[in-house]
Amino acid sequence: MKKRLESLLIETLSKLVAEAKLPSDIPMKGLIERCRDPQHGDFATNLAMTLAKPTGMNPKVIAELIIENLPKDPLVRDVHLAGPGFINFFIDPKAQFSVIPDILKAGDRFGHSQRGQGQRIQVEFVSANPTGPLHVGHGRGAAYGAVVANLLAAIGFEVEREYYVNDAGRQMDILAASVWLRYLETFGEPVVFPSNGYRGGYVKGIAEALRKAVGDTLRHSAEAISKDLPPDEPQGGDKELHVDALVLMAKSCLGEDHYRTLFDAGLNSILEDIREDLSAFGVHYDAWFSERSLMETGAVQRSLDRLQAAGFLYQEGGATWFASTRLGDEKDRVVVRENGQMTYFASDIAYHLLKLEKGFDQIIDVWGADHHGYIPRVRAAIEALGSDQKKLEVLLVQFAVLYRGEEKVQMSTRSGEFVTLRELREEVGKDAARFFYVMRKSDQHMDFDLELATSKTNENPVYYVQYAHARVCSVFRQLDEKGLTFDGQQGLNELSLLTEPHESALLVTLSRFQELIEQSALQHAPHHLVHYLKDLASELHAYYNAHQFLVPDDALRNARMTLISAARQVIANGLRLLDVSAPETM
RNA sequence: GCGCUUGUAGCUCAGCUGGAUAGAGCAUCGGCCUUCUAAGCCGAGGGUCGCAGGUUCGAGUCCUGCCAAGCGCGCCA
Repeated sequence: MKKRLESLLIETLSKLVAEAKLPSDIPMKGLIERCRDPQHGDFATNLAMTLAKPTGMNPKVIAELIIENLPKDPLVRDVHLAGPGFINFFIDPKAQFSVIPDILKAGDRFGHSQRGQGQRIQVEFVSANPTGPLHVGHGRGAAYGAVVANLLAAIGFEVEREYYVNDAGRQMDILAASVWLRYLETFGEPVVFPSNGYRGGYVKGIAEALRKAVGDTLRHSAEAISKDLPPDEPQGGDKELHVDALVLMAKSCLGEDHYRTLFDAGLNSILEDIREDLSAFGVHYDAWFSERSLMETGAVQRSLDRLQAAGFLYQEGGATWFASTRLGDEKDRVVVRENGQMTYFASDIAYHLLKLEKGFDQIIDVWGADHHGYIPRVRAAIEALGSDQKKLEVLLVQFAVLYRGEEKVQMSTRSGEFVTLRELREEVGKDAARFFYVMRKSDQHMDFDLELATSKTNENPVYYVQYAHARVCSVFRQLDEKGLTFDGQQGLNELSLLTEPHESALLVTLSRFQELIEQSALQHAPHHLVHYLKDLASELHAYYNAHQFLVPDDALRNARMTLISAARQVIANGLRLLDVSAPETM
C-alpha cells in the first residue's frame, strides 16, 4: 500500500513538473510514512513542506496543488491537507484486510522478499580465538550475527556465514605451552605455571586427553625446561618475556612434528567445543576459514606483494610498514616485524583480499566494539588493494554486562573465572538468551539480567511473545471441546466483520511486517524486529481480553479466527528469524 | 592529550535516519479470573530528551562548544 501511494505521488509530481508548475529537481523517494496517530489517517507525506524552500512557495498551496492533481484510487478513501502542510491519506478498510490472505497464502515465507535481488553477502561473526570456550561476550556477537544473516537472507540476499579461525599466532602458542605444562603435570612433573598462561580447567582436560592419545612421547623434565627461562612476573620478571621463552623452549624440545601434535590437540579440542556450543545456540556456518591456511597458501605474501606493487609498503627500523595514513588511518602499521614474523594485521589484509576475490557484493564483519580502532586500517588495506572499501561494513557489538538481579556478575578472563556461553544457555535457555541478546541496539552497552531471563513471569518479554503464540494455538484446540468448527474460506469472505478498534490495530500492525523486516535487515538492526513482536503480542493479548473468539455466530467466529491465525503466523515467522521457538502450549 | 561511541521517566531501553501532543516494559498506586491459558488485560501518576548555543516552517534526531561515562590509541591478537 505504501508503495502504491508512493507511485501515485510520483505520477502526480511528474505531471506537475511536465506542466512546469513545479521545478524538475525534486526528490522522488522516501515520500510516504505511516502516521503514528490514527486521527491523521493511515499514511502521510511531508512533501509539500520539503518543497516549500526550493520553490519559494507556501507549503499549503503546494499541498493543494498536489491533492488536486492526485489520480483517483479506489483504495484511497480520503486525502486531507493538515497542519503546516501534511497530506494525510485515509485508506479504505478493504485494503487493510488484504494482508490476511497474503499472510495465509505465503505462510512461513510471509515477510520474505526479493529486495536483495540475489546479491551475495558474506557475514563473518564471532571469530573468537580458539584459546578457550566461548564466553557470554561472544554470545551477543553470535546471536546478533546470526539474526542479521537470517534477516538478509529473508529479503533476498544470498548470504554466506563464516567463522574466521585464528589458528595461528602467539596466543595459540601460549595455549599450546599451557597444555604442555598441564600434560607434564599428569606425570607428576614439578611444573611452575606461567602467570600469563591459560589457567582454565579445560586446559587440564585437553592435557589428559593428549596423554591418552600419545602416552609419554611429549614428556620432558620440567626442571630442565624452566631452568633457563627468564623470570616470571611473580619472581620480579616480565611475564610476556617469560611465556614467549617458554613457547620457544617447547618448540625446540619437541621438534616441529611433536609441537604440531601438541598445538593441534589444543586447537582441535577447543574448536570442536566452540562448534558444538554454537550449534546448540542455533548458530550455523557455511564456512570455517583458517588463518593458518593464509600462510600456507601464500596468500599473505601475495597480498603484501600487491601492496608493494601499489607502492604502499616501505622499510623502517628493520620492519615492513603499510602506509595506511595515506588512506585515512591515524598511523602507519607494521605488517612484517623486525624478526621477520608477519603481524596479525598482515593476515587480516590477506583474509580481506580473499573475501574480495570471492566476488561478494558486500562483506560484513561483526566485531567486538573494543576493536573499533581497527576499522580504518582495514579499510585502508582494501582501498590499497584496489577495491572499493564501501563493500566492507563493520558492525560493532558491545559487550553485555551480566547481572543477577541487582548484583553485577564479576568476570575475569585471566583467572579463567568467566561465565561461558554454555553456562548462560544452561541457566536461562537458548530462547531467552537469543531474545535478550538482540533485544537492544547492538552497538549499545546492555545489561543482561539473568534473573529476568529465567523468570517465568510477566516481566519476561520472551515469554510474553511466546505466550501470545501459544494462546492462539490454544484457541484452535478449544474448538472441538466447544463443538465448534473453523471454516477458513468463510473467514476470508467475512473479514469485513472485523470492525473493532482492536481488530483494526492488529491489521495495521500485520501489514507493517514486510517493511519492518526489510528495515531491520538493511539497517542490520534486529532489535526493531524484537520490538515489533512485543507490539504485536501486546495487541493480540489486548484483543484476546476484549473479545471472545469462539462465538456461536459462524461468520464472526471464522473471521476472527482467520485474523488470529494470521497473527500467529507472523509471530512464528518473526521468532524463527530470531531462532527463538514458537511453542504451541506453555 | 587525540579518536570513536553513548547520555531520553526512579530502573532497563525504543524513538521508523528532520515531522504533528516524546513512547514501551519494570517499579509505584488502583481495578479485572463461575466465560477461549491471569506467563494475560484495563486505568493513574511519573520528562528542562546531559548543558549552552546554532541551522529551519519544524530538532530527542543535523552542526559547534562544554560536562559526564565507556572503548581505542603496540613490531599483541
